[in-house]
Amino acid sequence: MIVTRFAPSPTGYLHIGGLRTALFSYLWAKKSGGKFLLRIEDTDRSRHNEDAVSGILKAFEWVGIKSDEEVVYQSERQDIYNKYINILLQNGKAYKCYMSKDELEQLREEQTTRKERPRYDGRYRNFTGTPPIGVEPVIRIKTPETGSIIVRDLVKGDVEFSIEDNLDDFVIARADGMPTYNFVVAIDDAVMGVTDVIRGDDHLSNTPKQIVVYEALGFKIPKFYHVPMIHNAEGKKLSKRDGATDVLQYRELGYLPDALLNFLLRLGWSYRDKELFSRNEMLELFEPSNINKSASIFSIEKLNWINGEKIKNLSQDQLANLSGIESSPVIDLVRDRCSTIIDIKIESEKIINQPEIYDEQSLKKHYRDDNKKILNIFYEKIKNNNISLAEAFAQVLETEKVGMAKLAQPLRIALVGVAQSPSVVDVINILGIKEVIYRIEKFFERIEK
RNA sequence: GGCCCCAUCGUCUAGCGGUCAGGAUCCCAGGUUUUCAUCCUGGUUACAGGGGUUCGAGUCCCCUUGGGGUCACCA
Repeated sequence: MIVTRFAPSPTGYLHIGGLRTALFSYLWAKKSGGKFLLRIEDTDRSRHNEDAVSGILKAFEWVGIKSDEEVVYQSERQDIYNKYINILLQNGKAYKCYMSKDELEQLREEQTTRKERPRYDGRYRNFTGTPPIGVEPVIRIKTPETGSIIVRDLVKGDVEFSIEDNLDDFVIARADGMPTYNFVVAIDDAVMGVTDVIRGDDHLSNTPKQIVVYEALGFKIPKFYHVPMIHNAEGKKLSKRDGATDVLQYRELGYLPDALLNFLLRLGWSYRDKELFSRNEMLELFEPSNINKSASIFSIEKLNWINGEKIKNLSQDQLANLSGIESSPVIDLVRDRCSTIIDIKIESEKIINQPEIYDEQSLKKHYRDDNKKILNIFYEKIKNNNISLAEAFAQVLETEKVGMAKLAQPLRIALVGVAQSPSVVDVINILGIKEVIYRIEKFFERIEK
């Protein structure tokens, strides 16, 4: 059984890039009946931020991804970490290091001036004397001294890290006893039974350290998939400056979870020429072997298109619900020209509500003397005669010998305030003759002032 | 700077030695629609550069260049 996990650190909201790795992890586990787990990485107590945690969970709820087990909090697992630290201490695979922070810093400086790579020199690795007084030791793990560690990554291929160039006896527990990141990640993944680790490739260079921990404890090494980053238009890491990176912002902007997920799925992954995926198709077709090796740039254009496509699949009631307006045929009239839920709302309300103001540009272009005259003839016709709107429309065009635009455009402005809306015939039919008369009267009234 | 990763249209990508280098998006043009952000049709645009290997290279190897990531008692 495949077990995957997503392990955010609760420093803020759920990031769009995080959602993508979570999605990959989720799909990969669920497609084969496995488990997807959620773990909050808060070993650093100052990072334990309740608001951030609930924000992250809320985001997952919105997109419909949920953990198959209770959410794991690292801050509650101190006992587990201690247990493994003690095991390592007892079997001599880890040791107490009494080097002070100052000493360490000094060592690093010296190494740097010698143009060496700053690394711990292993001075307490085989220490048997009496420890210095007044120094709370950290716990360091014994890393192999020579050779290299190969990360068998299923996205990038085998990546070799020479110990000489990359590793030292790194700290697994701080002086205050709190374990460090690379240690707890390995412990948790092993203890939680995670078989496949899918994460951002910014973690690739951490992986050898985690492998050191796995091997020291005799844990089975999981499969690793390091997925490339998502960049902004400048090719840099996505940051707040780049607009919406918080998953929940996309809800405010009128995007559907299905669209966001579909978009993210196709960023760094592909299935031949297929662009649109239903939830079931995602599950069926996702394979990590199709994950790309190179970073991709986040660009909103395709998301807009996908969102528009997904909107086409929703019912009138669903759209009404999402956009917070009353369900009515207006929605169906308007939906094809909308790419977000916000558009649905705006376009619908344009028709539902009587216009308060009339768009300058539209007036300038479509409300000249002859238009005025034509609109007025139309108005008189429907006001005094017992005639259908469609008939009145046709008659005016016929008797005045004008193209439809001459009547339709000013009429549209009178009805919805601008020269852009669905077919004016559809609009008048939906509004009904009384409302049409009323809106034209209002229009004349206001415009002549 | 050391180490590591990456490199096909503007963007997302297909391609796994022999293709007119395909699709999507964006953009542009034409058509339909009285308007239009819809719809239909068509179009422009790419293998970073240089060496190899091979009968043949976007595909394999090397170098250069460019970009990114990472180097903590942060995660």
